[in-house]
Amino acid sequence: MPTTRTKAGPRERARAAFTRDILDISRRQIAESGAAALSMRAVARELEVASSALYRYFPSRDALLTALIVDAYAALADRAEAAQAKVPRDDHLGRWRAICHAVRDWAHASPHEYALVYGSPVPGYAAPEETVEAGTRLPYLLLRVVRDAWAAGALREPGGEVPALSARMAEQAAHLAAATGLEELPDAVLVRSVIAWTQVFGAVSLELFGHLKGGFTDDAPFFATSVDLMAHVVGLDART
Amino acid sequence: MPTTRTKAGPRERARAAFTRDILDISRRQIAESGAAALSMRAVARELEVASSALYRYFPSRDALLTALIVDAYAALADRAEAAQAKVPRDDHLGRWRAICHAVRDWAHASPHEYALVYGSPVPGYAAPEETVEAGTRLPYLLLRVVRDAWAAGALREPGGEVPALSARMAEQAAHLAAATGLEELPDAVLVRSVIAWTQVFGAVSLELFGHLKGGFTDDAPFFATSVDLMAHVVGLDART
DNA sequence: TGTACATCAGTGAACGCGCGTTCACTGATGTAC
DNA sequence: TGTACATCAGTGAACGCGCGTTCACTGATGTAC
Repeated sequence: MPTTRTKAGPRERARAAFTRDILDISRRQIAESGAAALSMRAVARELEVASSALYRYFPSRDALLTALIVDAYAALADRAEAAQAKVPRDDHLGRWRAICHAVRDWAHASPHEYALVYGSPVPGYAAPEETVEAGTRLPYLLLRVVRDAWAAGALREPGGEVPALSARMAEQAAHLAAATGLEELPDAVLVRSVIAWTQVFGAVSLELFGHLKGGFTDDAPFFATSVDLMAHVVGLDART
Repeated sequence: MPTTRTKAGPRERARAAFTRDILDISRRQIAESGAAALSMRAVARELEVASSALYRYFPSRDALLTALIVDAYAALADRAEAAQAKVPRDDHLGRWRAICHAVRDWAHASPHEYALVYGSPVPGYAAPEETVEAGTRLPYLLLRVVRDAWAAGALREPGGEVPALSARMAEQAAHLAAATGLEELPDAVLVRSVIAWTQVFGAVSLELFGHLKGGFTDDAPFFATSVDLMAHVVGLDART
């Protein structure tokens, strides 16, 4: 007598399957020609469906883009988490490395998806809050490694030589620490962790978008070197 | 009797002026709607000219884009050079800072032009060699500061704690040093300078493309902190 | 269990738009004798 | 200095294309009694 809401009926299953198909084909098209070229009509064509049919699933192209962006963030974070999970929890440097290299690997595997989220915004598309939230998972992964290392006493203390934080910077760092539940971390460590995060994405973006061409002949060792250097700057290389 | 090639005739002057107009309006349109939306027809419309007229000046949209990219690189490098010139030559940290902040300032002043050169590639556009070359001026500015500091003995020696370069990395660093005429620089310093360069662009790109939103409430002090930290990592804060 | 009705999925034609590029052309500006 | 010719700038119409989104519609799938 109660309507079976628990087990999805065939209609709901069909709907879910078609939604997945749309996303898969969109991803494939983005992988081929980039996000700006994504078009409802092209997706419909490949699905052998009238273009108007897509509007039963996504109310507009922007909505489709949003779903793709959120998915891309999730895929990246999943990958980084999986890579990290292969390393012992107390090997903090190892976890840091695993996450950073996962970012680069994923970017190489899906360059257009990387560009979709970390490149210049798609013209005419206004990112809703939703996507901003989805993007926070990855930096939090990195911050958690640093937090764990700090909690385990495995982090070098902020060195005395390093320039001290300005008052304004320290104040903002305290804010961020409170907002993320990382109050125990020294401000300087938190700030340096975020700086390291920006370096990772700078290296990956510059490489992917062709700005490292004139530099080293192979970008992999350079990236590895930069990851280790930034880990050192954060204080992560003090072995347990 | 010799044709006046030195002084440009009125026709050549008109041609140069119109070319400049096309570029200016293109830049304005890019500033408003981004590079992907740049269209020959829209530019022609604003110039009150038949769209076919533009083809006397640029053989294709791609050619126009290339010119804009080269100009953007030049504008950025000019600005960085000018900023650097205001600082005494032997104030190496000051020069480093001036260049880095010039990058961020320019990016904020012309976000779409920044995206044009450092964001994801414009769909359907294949960057010719020309543009790659134009992009090298800025990193060389930074490397020259480090070289000068080193030559003046004002650079901290690579610290002992810092992870040593892998063999593969050292080899490639030597290559790059030779190619850029910076053989005197220690490999480790060169590599760390390039890493610092990637950090600058990572910070600017993430900020500009909205990925720092959840972090600090004001991005300026954070950027300043990161510039100083990376300068320290390179060894630039040993006062003269 | 069977029937009447409501919901939903997908269709196909249409609206209105903008794009890059080509081409034969008309005048105006420069050049050579 | 004046004339004949070549070069160049800009026109406007056209080709062929793709796009996002709407809307009235036909069937099929589900729901309530």
